[in-house]
Amino acid sequence: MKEKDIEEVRSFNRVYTVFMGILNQRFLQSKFSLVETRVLHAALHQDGITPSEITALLNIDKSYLSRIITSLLRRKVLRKRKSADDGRSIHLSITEIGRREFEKLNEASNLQVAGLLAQLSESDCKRLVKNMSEIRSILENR
Amino acid sequence: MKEKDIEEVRSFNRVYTVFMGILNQRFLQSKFSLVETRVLHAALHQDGITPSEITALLNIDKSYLSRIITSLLRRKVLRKRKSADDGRSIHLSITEIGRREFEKLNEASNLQVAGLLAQLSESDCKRLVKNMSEIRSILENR
DNA sequence: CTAAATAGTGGACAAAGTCAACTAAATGCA
DNA sequence: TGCATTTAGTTGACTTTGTCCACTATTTAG
Repeated sequence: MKEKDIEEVRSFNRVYTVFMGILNQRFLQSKFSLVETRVLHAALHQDGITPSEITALLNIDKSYLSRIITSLLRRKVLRKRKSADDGRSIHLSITEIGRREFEKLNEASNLQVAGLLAQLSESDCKRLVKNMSEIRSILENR
Repeated sequence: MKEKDIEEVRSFNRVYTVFMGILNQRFLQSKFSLVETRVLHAALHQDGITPSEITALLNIDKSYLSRIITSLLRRKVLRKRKSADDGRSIHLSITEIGRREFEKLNEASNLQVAGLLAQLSESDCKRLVKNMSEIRSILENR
């Protein structure tokens, strides 16, 4: 039983990563890489988030994240301030420019997903979304 | 309605890519990258597959694939022969070494997925897998 | 007060991925 | 048939991503 489950998860991964174009990162040709958009998303939705919180959230290497943040700061989409309660740390916020860029990104990403969903019938689309939302709730409440 | 659907798909992506560790490619420290494993998988399950079939299957750049194939040939996990019916093309097969490597990879990957599933209750796991299998069938029969 | 742990940075690479140009073979069609 | 187009795959020349490790500055624990 467990064997079958594992097989199914892996088959799902194979199909899903191709469907979503995760294998070729440039599919959505944006100014931002996938990980960069996740960092922006985090800063937008958790204003003042610290790099170490982001590494925990996204499960990526801290030096890699440090470079990403440097680049996002240089591009003026993120802003940092030093932490009052921990002198080693910083707090990140999205800037007005970042907000606008993120909005553009959102629209492009919405279009891309809309294109994928357009390949499905109305009822399949409904089922797809229902299943995704169940999976997400399972994973979020684990 | 459609807006909501798109939002859900994108939320799902965020949660799922983190859960599966897709953001940090080295999570499973294997000799093979994610894309390389997909190429091996393709050669194993569709013996004699051509590079152009693989680019269509995985939706990746042909020059990138060409380098990947060169590397897999060098590492003796793939074998090629020239096509009889199209002189420009080649057919790929997995070698005995490749088969063994793939088997190891499989076990490592199974362990990783087992570790993820172990975080869930029995019933959540069942539901997760059920939902994935539905999604997969929707995507495969589109 | 000192040792150990933690937050973030930076050097030095290695690996991944992209883009355009190129060769050779196959195909289309006048 | 014969020449223009397409198509399959390769290669050069990069750019971008991602990793490992050492290092500084704080903070925390004992």
